[in-house]
Amino acid sequence: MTLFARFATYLNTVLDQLEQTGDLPPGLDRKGVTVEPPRDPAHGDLATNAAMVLAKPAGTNPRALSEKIAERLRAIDEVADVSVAGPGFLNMRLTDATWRAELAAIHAEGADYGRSDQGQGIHVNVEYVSANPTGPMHMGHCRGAVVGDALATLLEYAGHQVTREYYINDAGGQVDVLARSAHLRYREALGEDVGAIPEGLYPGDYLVPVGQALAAEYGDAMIAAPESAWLAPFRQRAVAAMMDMIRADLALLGIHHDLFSSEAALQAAGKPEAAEAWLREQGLVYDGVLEAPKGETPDDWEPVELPLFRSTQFGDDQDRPIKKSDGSWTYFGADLAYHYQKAQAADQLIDIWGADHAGTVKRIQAAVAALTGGKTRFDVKLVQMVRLLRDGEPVKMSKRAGNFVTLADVVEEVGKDVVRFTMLTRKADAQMDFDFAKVVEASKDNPVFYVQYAHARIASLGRKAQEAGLDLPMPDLSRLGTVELDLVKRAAQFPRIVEAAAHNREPHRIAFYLNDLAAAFHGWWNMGNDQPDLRVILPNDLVTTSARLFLSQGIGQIIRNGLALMGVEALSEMQ
RNA sequence: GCGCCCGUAGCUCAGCCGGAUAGAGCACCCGCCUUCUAAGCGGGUGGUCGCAGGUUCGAAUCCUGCCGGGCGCGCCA
Repeated sequence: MTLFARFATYLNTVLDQLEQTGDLPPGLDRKGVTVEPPRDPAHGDLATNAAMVLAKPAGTNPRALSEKIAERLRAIDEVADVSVAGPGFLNMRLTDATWRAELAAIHAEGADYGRSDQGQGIHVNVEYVSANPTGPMHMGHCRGAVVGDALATLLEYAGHQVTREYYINDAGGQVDVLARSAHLRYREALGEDVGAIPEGLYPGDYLVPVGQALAAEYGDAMIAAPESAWLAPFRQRAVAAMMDMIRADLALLGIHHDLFSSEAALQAAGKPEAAEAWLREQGLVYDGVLEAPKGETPDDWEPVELPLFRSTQFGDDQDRPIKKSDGSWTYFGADLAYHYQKAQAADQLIDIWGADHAGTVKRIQAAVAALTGGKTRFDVKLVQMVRLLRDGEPVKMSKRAGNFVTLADVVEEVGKDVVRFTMLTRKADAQMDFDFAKVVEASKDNPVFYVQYAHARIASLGRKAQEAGLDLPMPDLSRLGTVELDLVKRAAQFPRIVEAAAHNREPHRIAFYLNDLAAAFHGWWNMGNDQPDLRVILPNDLVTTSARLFLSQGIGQIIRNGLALMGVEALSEMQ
């Protein structure tokens, strides 16, 4: 149990006692009652709004009630002082012993300090990346990949059971284009001069080896054969090759999915038909004609009767077709069945999408609400685009010209950990710049560096102590003064940050917290510049040295735990 | 025309389930540091939280309406 949960329990006990003595009427709703650190540390270590929330329903005034609560809180061993402030806040200051014990807990729990059971084993499916299997991963995919992966790790740490899933869009028109592009490379591999890659096909030379493999497998049998003979097998093989490439790219970022689901397999299994039949029974799919699109009406627009999903009933502004006029499934039609499949295997769903898909959020949420009777929580997290900057200038990318910046290139240039950390230094729905120079800059402006540097400093302290051959006694934490305990208090926030980040599905909060913690540590360290007696290693005072090393290592532990959630390795030294 | 996201200091951004004088970094100003624990340190100036209502004991946070910016809006994926 975290320190904060413990005090929430204490407060509940106090409120129970006040009910027994008749100071509070029984059965008051305590939902709005919180126990948390006040924003301003000068107000104390913990504050509760209990008196303000409960005074009105209890028919008393906040000040009177707060005095009664304060009296009983003061009786708690771990509480040093309670004061009533402002409109009725109860501010608690905890004893130094409580904070020293918390530092000991950080050491005792190690990598598990911060782990939470708030998820109660709920099974969450996080679907992320799901890039089309038509080429290597490029930087456009990167942020969603990192955010999704970090979120999955975070949810696990916060007590959820997590499935990391990748949806392979291997049934649409773009994989046919891929197959045709592969066929061209196949002919090329057999010696034909294919010239420039025609418009409309994928030009990237990553398809060259695919063509070679196809040549090895089929010989020249498919050169003159009609498309109908080779399209399906070529598509299947090309997609498999692309997925191998994508998996390898993801591995460079340390990302590994538990489950790869194929849209083609889903369709082959008849899942969309099953979903359609069920929805028709519910009156949620009907045959109808769409209105012409608003704004610019395309020249080739003509009204056609299609099976439509009644997404307007769930807040969408238009009903959406699930099949095309040629009878094949729309992306949405298949996606709807896919989400139904996911919802059957998990309690909650999360999709990580690029912001360019924002327009389709409502319809899929409507579909999931319809298919699960509104029982399955389903969040779509939109991840904004990243602008790449080199020398202060935006890097131009053109998919058509095939000169997009690949994820592999960027990872090679700046490293996995820099990419991952940087992607988490903004909340997901805010645009971000990725400046090749700035992300590797060794300065305090760069959180990637600043946090790692704090960890490296801590590691170097351990090495220094060892090199000096100091015979250190068991740490006596009473040697830690106010300044040091402030650092402990900050470190002790970690479990709260984890729970808040998981609850809000916002992994970036971990990055911001670590930057704050690192700043506090650097500040403490720097005090040793002016006042040598505040340094960690004091050869003439091994008792204090031992206590301060213990503190430093506790901070190091928190940094490691936080970085682990982000999928970033902690460095022991800066090179 | 409609939908989604965003609007917090000059700039880039935090702000936890509504909480007490709204925070950080950069920039700017003033000191310090010239060797110690390299990749500096301390302090300061700076904000009608886009605007207007509403809910509440209490709003940057929730609701409504405007204004401004970005993205999206066929049976594409």
